[in-house]
Amino acid sequence: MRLSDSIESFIKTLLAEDSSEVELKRNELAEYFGCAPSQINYVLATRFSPDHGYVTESRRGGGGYIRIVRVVQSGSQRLLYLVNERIGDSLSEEECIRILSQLKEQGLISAQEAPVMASAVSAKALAVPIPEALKDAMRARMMKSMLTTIAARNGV
Amino acid sequence: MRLSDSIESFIKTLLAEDSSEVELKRNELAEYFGCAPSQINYVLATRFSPDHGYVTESRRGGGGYIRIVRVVQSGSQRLLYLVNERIGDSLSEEECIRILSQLKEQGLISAQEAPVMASAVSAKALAVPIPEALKDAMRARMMKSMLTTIAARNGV
DNA sequence: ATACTCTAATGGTCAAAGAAAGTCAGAAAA
DNA sequence: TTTTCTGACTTTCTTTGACCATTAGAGTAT
Repeated sequence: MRLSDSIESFIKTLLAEDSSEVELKRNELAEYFGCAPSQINYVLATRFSPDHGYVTESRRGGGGYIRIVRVVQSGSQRLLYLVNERIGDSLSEEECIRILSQLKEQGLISAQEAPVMASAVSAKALAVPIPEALKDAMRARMMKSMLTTIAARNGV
Repeated sequence: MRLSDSIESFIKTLLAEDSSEVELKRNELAEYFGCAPSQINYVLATRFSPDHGYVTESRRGGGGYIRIVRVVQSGSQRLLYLVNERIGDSLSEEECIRILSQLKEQGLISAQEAPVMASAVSAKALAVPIPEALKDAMRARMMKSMLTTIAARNGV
């Protein structure tokens, strides 16, 4: 795996845990990954730009830091973020359910839609004799497809 | 946490308790924080300047002291202070941004206005072949003009 | 008592050192 | 060729220390 990608996913893990904001030390992070500090700037520039839905602030000097904030998005933007960033190639039924219930809570999908979508990716619906791994891959694709449709319906 | 930040929040705690005014001994405070006395001056200069809404008076010699007073101003008064006292004949883009972000934080301009104003004075907006010094002069005039407009809209 | 001087106790200034982060051109890798 | 990575150099913010300025009060001379 490319170094930049490792750093990117490391930061995204932090962002997933710690709400939508992380603060980190450029030098520490560089040391952790055994790379040049400026590598961190490269990752920020290529993966955490406003185009990617993030803003960064930083401070130099003693006690300096870099703060990365995931930008507040419209509902559709958030759906597309999930499609493009959060959902990878594979999702378990449990993960699907968790995502759907979050979305329902946030009002991004309706109380009618949520259970429909959940049933689409349920083990029951996918009860055909293929490996589990394939089912999870299908679930990811189904979720992306459904969410993209909803985002488009609501306009970006 | 940065030493300066610790001292800043210590003083702000005192200010919150004791009305809007504190009196302290530079040397005692420095001793308490185990730092050079001049560090206190640094904190005053960078966090308790008139720009930040404070004025300080002090006295040397036996029984000397430093008094910090939080200035109460209406929003419009503060804007006019900026126009008449703080903003001179010239402002860099960075200074503009700093001022605007402070004003946004203080609720004197809205989160919608701030980026609009920032973009007006941005290097991108002013990308014409004239000397930098002239652009900075324009920025100062633009900022004064915009802030005066907002102050007038909100009433003094 | 008054005025003057000396001194200890304060606070102020500024330049230099230290501690991060940013930039950018070019090397390396894909 | 494009993307990734590095290193030298730059900029910004913090902290310190040496030296300067001011003040109250004690001591002293008139």
